[in-house]
Amino acid sequence: MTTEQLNYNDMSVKPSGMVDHLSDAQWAKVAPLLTQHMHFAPSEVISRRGDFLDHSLLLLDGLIARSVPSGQGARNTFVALQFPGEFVDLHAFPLKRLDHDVVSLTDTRVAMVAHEPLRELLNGDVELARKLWLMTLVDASIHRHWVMRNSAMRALARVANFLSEFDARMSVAYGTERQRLPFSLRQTDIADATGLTSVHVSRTLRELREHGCCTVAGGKLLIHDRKGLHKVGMFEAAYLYAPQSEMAP
Amino acid sequence: MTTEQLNYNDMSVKPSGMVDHLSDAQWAKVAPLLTQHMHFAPSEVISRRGDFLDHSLLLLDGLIARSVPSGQGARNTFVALQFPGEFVDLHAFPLKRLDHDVVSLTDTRVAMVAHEPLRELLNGDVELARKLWLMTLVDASIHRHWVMRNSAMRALARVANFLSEFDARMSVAYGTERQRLPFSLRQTDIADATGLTSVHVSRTLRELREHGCCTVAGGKLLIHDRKGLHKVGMFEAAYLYAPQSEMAP
DNA sequence: CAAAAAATTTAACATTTATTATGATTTCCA
DNA sequence: TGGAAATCATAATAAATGTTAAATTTTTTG
Repeated sequence: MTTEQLNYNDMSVKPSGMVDHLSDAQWAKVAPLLTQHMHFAPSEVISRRGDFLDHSLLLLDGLIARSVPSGQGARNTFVALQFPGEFVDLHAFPLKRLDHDVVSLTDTRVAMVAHEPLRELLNGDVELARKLWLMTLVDASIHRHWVMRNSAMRALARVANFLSEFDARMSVAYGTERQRLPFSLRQTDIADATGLTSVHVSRTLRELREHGCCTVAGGKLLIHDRKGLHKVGMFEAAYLYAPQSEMAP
Repeated sequence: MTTEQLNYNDMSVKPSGMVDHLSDAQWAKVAPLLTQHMHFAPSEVISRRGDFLDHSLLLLDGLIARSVPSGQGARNTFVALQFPGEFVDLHAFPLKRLDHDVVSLTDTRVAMVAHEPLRELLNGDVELARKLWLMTLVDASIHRHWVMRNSAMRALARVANFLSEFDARMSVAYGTERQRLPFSLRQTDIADATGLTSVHVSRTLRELREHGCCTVAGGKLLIHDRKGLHKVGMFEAAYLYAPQSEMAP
């Protein structure tokens, strides 16, 4: 992990992504609180379950997992993924104590916001507070979808649905450039997120490849037939509550 | 469904349960907004996925499921259960649109709070707004636990963990009286909540019975060895963020 | 660049869970 | 209370997924 102090102007441009739920005026109020930046290499534990946090993180670049030990020792279970433009652990602002680990999956860049000045800011801006509340509730909506997906869908549909979500959220975060990004999406990550073994994920990805839907190779997701992938995964994006029409085709 | 208009005093006593996160003074501000009450018989659809809500519900008595169609037509998947003293759909206050159905599992009694006066109230009370935010985040924490449970635990531990949670939340809602409550907890409900078939739930409950952990009969959960049940289910209650020490033994 | 480490693929086999079906029991209503 | 409708229990079988292991490929690192 490396830390870096920035001055005001470095955050004057609102990152794209979920944070786009904020108006420009609202962003202008939040940005000055985000002066401290951090970098993490892949697989670093950023915060631990049980920690009491006095700050939250806005993900600027990379991929972060919220992970819990899954009882069976060795393996972890991802309860959420966060994409650029999303807050990683804003829920710790009201909740304080963390109920899961926060782990980097790739090289990541985050901006830190301390809770104390955030409290000051939100005390004076009810609308902004409600927007941040909303952003944590979008997370909750996605949690609910994950419950459904991992409880009620078979492996093929499950992985297809997961990859559809991955694609859609990448699209929100990066627009049409999402195809070119070097996101190391390993099969073990897909396994941890879908509750399958990596062996079965491998089998399932082969099936999706043979269906002509998509290929996961070199850590990149290449979609050949988005409509087909969505069909196999019964994917409907409403639960993502994406800002605007950022859901590019 | 039946509706009933109450006057101020009927809600002057704060219900027990999660709403205990509110101070008495805070409750005194919320209670006047809860004048309209409703009853539902079992299996009524209270709100539908996609609905735009202008109100939220506080559950006073009974059991409510937040449910999504699970693709496979016939069966549903529960993404959350709500117990007395919990808000059922407070997230609809910031989010507006519902991403799941709200269904009564038993006879239920709820109190309605319209969003418009709630907005007025919260505009003038930042602390109260933060408490309500917190209560929606406790829901989210429970969602994350459900993701883990239904993704990473085998049937026996999964059901044991679910029943442990059920017991703990009943305890928060009703204190030590929880054993006597006539909650119709059917095996199909356990199946919908755990992502198993009801046939497999039946097998699993037999196993838990033979272990001497607990019995589910007549819709009631009877725990013979709570410590043993928790052990089988690897249950730790921290994720429930229960108010105070309401977690009776 | 070469060696080492990590990730993927595949196969054989084991285990878990789903499916289907049927009878027993309980609950709900008329 | 008695009959209908749910719910539950159980068994036999099928399907899905996990486990283990080994070979291959890719990525990382010295």
